[in-house]
Amino acid sequence: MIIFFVTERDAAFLRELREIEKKWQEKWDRAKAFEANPDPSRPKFYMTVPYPYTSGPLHIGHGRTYTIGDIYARYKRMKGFNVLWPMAFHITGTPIASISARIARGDPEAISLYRSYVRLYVDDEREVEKVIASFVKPENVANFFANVITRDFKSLGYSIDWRRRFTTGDPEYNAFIRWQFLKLREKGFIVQGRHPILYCVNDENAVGEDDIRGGDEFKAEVVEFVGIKFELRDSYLVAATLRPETIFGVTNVWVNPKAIYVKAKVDGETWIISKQAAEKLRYQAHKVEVLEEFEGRRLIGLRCREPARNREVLILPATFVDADNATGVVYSVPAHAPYDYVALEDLKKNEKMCIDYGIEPREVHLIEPISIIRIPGFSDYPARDVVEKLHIMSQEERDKLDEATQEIYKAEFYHGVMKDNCEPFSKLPVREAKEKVKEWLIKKGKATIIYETSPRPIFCRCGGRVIVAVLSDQWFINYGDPRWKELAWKALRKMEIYPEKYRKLFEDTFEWLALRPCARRRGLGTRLPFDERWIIESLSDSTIYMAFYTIIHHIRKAGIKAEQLTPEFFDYVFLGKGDVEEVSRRTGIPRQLLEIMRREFLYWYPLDLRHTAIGHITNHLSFFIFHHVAIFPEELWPKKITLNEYVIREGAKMSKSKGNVLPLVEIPRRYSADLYRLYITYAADLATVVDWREKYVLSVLRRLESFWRLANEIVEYGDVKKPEKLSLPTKWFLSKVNSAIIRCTEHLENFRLRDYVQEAFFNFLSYIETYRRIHANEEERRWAERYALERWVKLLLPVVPHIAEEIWERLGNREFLSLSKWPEPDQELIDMDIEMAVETVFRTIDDVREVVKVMRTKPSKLYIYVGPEEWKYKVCKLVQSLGPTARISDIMRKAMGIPELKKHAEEVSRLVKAIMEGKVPREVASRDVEMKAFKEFKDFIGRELGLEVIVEDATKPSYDPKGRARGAEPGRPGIYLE
RNA sequence: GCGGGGGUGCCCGAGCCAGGUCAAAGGGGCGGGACUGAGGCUCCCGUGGCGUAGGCCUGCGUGGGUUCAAAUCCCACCCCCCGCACCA
Repeated sequence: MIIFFVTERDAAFLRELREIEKKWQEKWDRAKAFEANPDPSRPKFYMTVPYPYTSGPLHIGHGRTYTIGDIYARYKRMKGFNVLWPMAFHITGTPIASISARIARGDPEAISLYRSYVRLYVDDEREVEKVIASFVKPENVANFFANVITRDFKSLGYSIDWRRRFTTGDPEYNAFIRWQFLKLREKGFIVQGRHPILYCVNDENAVGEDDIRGGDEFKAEVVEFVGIKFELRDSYLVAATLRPETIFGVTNVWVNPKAIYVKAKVDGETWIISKQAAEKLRYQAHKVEVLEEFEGRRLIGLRCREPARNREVLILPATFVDADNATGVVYSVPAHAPYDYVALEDLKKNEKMCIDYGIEPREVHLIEPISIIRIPGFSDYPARDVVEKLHIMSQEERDKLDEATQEIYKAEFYHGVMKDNCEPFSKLPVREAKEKVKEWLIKKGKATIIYETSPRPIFCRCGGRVIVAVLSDQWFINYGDPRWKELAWKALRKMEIYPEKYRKLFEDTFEWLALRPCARRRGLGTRLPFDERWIIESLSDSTIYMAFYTIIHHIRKAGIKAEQLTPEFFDYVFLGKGDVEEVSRRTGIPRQLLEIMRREFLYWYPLDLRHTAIGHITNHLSFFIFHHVAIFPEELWPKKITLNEYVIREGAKMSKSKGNVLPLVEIPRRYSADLYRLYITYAADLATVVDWREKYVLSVLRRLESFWRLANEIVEYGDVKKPEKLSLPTKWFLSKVNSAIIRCTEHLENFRLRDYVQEAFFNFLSYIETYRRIHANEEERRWAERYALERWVKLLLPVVPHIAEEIWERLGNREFLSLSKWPEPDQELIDMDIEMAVETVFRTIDDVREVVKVMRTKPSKLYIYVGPEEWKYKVCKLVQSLGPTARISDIMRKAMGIPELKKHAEEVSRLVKAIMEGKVPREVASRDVEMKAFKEFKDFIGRELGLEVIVEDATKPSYDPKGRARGAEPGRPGIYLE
């Protein structure tokens, strides 16, 4: 499955890399290098990345997020911060419980999938089977994957403090979550109410996506119908609709003559609905008692009374009516519903059928569609328009009818307006009328909400039918509480978000966030403290757990029992509430330890950074902010969120069904941790999807190999004495090295990791390669390269920590590079004049190439006229100093104020224009440096171009047959070829 | 549909917020050259079109507009991707 073609040399390098990686991981581990403890003498930096869910192996997409986190953690550490980066595991919710149940049940699909997962980590087949057998217990699934993911993270070189590891199923964590929910309830943010859910009648329980047969291929949804009550003698015939506003256009009611209907007592009223509907309604918080059963045909020909206008309408037969859908009764709006229109036409054409059912054909013919919605682009009868357009001949043409229904539904919903016959809803857009008519009918007692699944039918993996049930006592978190929202907004406004463009999504989420069910009746997790039947749902139990990391290692070390972790305990440690003596006495936890925990919490909090994938914005990250502001005082609110996009592979989304998921565990085995880290950061910036392409990965590997070779070569030099005098190329190189340090630091400070990697690795590599090309003096070069390498490995440590540590060690260092200081630039070695002069040399070489290309004859000599008169340089500096927005007129005015320039007014104006047009570079070196650069680079230029080079002073050329010296400008010397 | 993001050269991907130095960084691919016994390694050069001197023309989804100047700002349109709640 891995297609990674490498040469023997690449393979050897990869093997070497992997060995180096293992070596350093073990060293870091042994030295507990990344365990962080409070240290008031140092600034702290507390960051987290969400704990992974342990239902299976992670893939390279997850790895991207954690790698980015690690790069930043490592950078901050080198910048002198006391960095805490902990990790834990999430086991809450239904998926793990569900997979465990499936394995216990012997579901072959689940077993084979998990076998393949386990095989990623376990070689021995017998061992694999043992592990699978253990999976009948959900906690074994969770523990297995928590353990292997821990190993994965270590083998990618993540600098995590592992002492603080826990899972959300641990009793200590449960205690923490219960405390949190008590707090939320105290504040009035928890409410109870009715809520529809997907429900398996066999398991008698709620089902999630992974419990549904085929649930990964389609999206199961709850659809809300409005059941409208048509009076039929002493009962109501309840017709279900998705479009209650069309009640004004009803002409008749349809029932399926062959289906079984019942008369039933429902909440004290007598309803006529399909037999299946009566069954389902029992689950929707209705009291249902079936009185009698009968065939649908018994209803046909009867008349009932619609509730909007009190008109009498006929009950007619239709085969398209599905007794298993909602109530099994539908009302007919032939003007606007294609099914109704076609069914009515069918019946009009079939007098015999009418007679069979005891209906006067004349009466059917008298039924005319009633137009109630005006919509541009359609006639009064949109249903007829579409039916004719699609040439639908009968109600049996379901596909076409569905398409037609869709088309009209959309058009009317978004563009339709209620006509005058719909008082009091006339002139309302359909979109609004729909809701208002529904409310109106419900208020009159003539309608009720009925839920149905979509698609239908849906089955549970256990085989049972999945229907919609209504829970009447569902617990919700009320994010809509205005007091709460106000605080959350305040936190959001103060928070840094990078990339900033995602802020809008947070704002929109905050806008619509309202009631959210927060507990379920099944799955793993923490029981609601005030209603033990419920288990707190997984997104609701992972909002402020960053606080828990700050103390869990103390709890474990001191052997404190979960029972001791009472609400008073958390109140004291996290909120500073209560008397410590009292808390100590009641919990049995020593006072001193309580104080240590309180101090440690306050040392790390607030959270400085949360990094994760953008998918979390609309739920987890928003809840994270909400819960923080609900529980903690403002000074402990989180400060910054950073986000990254996903990873695809060879241009395609990774998915189980495609079988193209690249598990994270394969990375350190088949590639290399450093290679992965480098590629995943370099391939795209945070806001862009990364494409894992073998070919590109390979090219990055080759660059890494170049670095490795080069670095080892430099290591071999040993200590080199600093030369007395530095040549220009070396000065250029040292300037580049030091300005690169500044650029890397800036990029990292701004979280531009791709730019950082580009500069620290790729550009740096090319500086050194270029330096080698332009330089000749061996001793001096060696010294400069070693100087560079000592800084370079530091710049590289965050992204490729293993190889950087290795080189660092080979350079003779004993301490961990990971714990060393980020390099400071040697400001005095930065010389922009020299950088620009060398830039000019390279640009000139390019120019010469271009000229040679268009020449007919092959030249052998190149004359370069460098350094026009001094005043021209003054003009360039002037333009540069005025900035990129300056206008020509302003520049000229300024220039004319300088006597030396005023003398050359006309030429100055020409030069300024040339600069503005980009023909002369804006940023140039001084005349002196430029001159020196060309003299010193003369041989290099000659070698590059294969020409004899003569460098002349542009102000006094000794040979200039074409007068090119006069055309020389700063940063753009004149050239002449012959 | 609603909400969000995006369309850049053969491909990937920077630039766009803060308009000019952008024919547009960096990779990849392709072509040429060097090295080599050989190379699938490494290095150099080229890669929109035209051009006997560093230039000109076209060009950053499409069509308009603002500006001395637009890949970058504004408007309209077309296309693609993501989220829409009990799945973590």
